Amino acid sequence: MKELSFEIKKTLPNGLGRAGVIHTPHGDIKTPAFMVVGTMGYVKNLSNDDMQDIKAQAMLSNGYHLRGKSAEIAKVGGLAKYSGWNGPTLTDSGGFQVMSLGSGLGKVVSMEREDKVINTAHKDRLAKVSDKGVDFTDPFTGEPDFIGPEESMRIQCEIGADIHMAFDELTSLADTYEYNKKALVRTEKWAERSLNEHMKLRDRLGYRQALYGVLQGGRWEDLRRSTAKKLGEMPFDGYGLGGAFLKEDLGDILRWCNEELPANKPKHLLGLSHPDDIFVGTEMGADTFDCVAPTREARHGKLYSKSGEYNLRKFHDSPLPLDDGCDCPTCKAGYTRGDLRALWKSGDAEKKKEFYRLASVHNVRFIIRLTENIRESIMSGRFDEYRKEFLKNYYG
RNA sequence: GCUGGAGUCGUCUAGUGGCUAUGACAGCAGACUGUAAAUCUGCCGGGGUUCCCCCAUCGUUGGUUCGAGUCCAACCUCCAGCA
Repeated sequence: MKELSFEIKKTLPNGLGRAGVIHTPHGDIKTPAFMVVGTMGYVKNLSNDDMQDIKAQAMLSNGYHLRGKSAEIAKVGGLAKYSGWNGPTLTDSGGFQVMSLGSGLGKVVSMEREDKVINTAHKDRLAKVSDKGVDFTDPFTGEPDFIGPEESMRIQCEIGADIHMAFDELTSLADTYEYNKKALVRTEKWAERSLNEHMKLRDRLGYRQALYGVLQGGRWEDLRRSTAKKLGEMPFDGYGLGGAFLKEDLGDILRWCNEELPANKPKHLLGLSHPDDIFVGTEMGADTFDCVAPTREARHGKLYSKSGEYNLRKFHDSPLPLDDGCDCPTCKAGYTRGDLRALWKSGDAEKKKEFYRLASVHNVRFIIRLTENIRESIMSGRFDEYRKEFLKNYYG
C-alpha cells in the first residue's frame, strides 16, 4: 500500500535545516515547499491548470470547513480525485478554528506585539474548548457541531488527504503561561486520541494516510521542548509546528522543537509564508509551509516583488511589470501593474474575478519560486548568501 | 417665451424650520500569516498648536425668523412639457 516517506537530500551546517523529498501516495513534494491553501477543497480563483502553471506541489484543505462534505469526498475516492487537483494534499484538523472562532474571534491574527491582543469573551465565542473536544457554532447557520480528536480524524480520513493533522488547541498571544500549559496537556492527550483513531481509519481509501502530531506550547522553551520530546516518541509520520508566534520568537521556538523532534520526520510550519518567516522556518528545520497570505493579500491588492510588497492601488496606468523578470503566467502574459489595477477597479464582476486570479497566480508563484530557490541554495551550499541577498532586496 | 420640476463634498444621495448636513461609490493611507477575510480600520471642504480648535459650506443675491440646506423673492443653470 502506498504510504508517506521522507528523504533528506542535504542538511544545513546547523543540523536542522534541510532539503528533501516527501513521497506521498499522490506524488512527491520537493522540500522546502509551499502548500497552497484551498480551504474548501479548491484554491480560491485558481483552476487546477493554474496550479500546474505555477508549479504548485501540494494543496492544503481544512477538515472543519469540509466537515459536511467528507462522506461525499470519500465516495469519489478522496480529496485528490474530488478536487481534480490530483496531487499531494494535506488537511488541517480544525485546530486553527479553535482559536479563530474562539479566543481570536473577530480579530486579525498578527505577529506584531503592539496589537495588544485581547481574547474574545468566552460567552461570545463560536468555539468553546473542553477536554472532550470543541463545541463549534457555524458562523453562517448557527448550527452546533461537536468536534474532538475522534471526530476530526473521522472527517479527515473520509476526506482522505495524504497528510492529516492531529486535532490541537491553538492558543492566542494573549494566553498566559498557565493557560498554555493547561492547553498543552490537553493537546497532548488529543494527540494520543488522534493517533489511536487515525490508525483505525487510515487505510480505508486504498492508500495509507499519514498523520502529523501538532506541537503547541506558546513561546515557552520548557513547554516546547517537553511536548516535542513527548510527541517525538509517538509514531507520527511527521510533525506540525503550530502556535501564534511573535516574529522575534519564531526562530527560537522552532529550534527548541526541532532539537527535540526526530530529524528524519518531515515538519510542517503551520500558517506562515512571508519570505522572512520561510527563511527562518527552513533554517530551523521546517520542510513545508502553508498560508492564506499570498492569495488573500492578492485579492486585497498587495502584490509581491523582489524589491518588496506594494499596494496596486498606487499604480494607476503604470506600465511597470508586477515583478521584473517574474516567471508566473500573469507576468509572462505581459500584464502590467496598470493593467491589473484597471481590472481590479473596473466595477465589472467578471473583470474583478479575473484580477483575483491573475494576482493570486502571481503571488503564489512568487512564494513557490522562493521555496524552489531556497532548496537550490541549500543543495549548492549557498543558503546564507541567498537569504541575505533576498531579504536585503525585499525588506530593504 | 410660458408652465412645472430640480440644483447638497470628485460622483450619486439623505435631509421640508432646531444644536455637529446623511449614506454610498470613487480617491487616499494602513492592515491581513493552519481563510467567518472579494475583508477590515482610518482619512476624505480649508487651516492650525491635529484624540482638540478655528474658518468656510447645500447654484447666486437678498429677505422672513431667536434660528434657514429647509420658508419667501429675484436671478443663474439644468430637465420635462407646451409654444
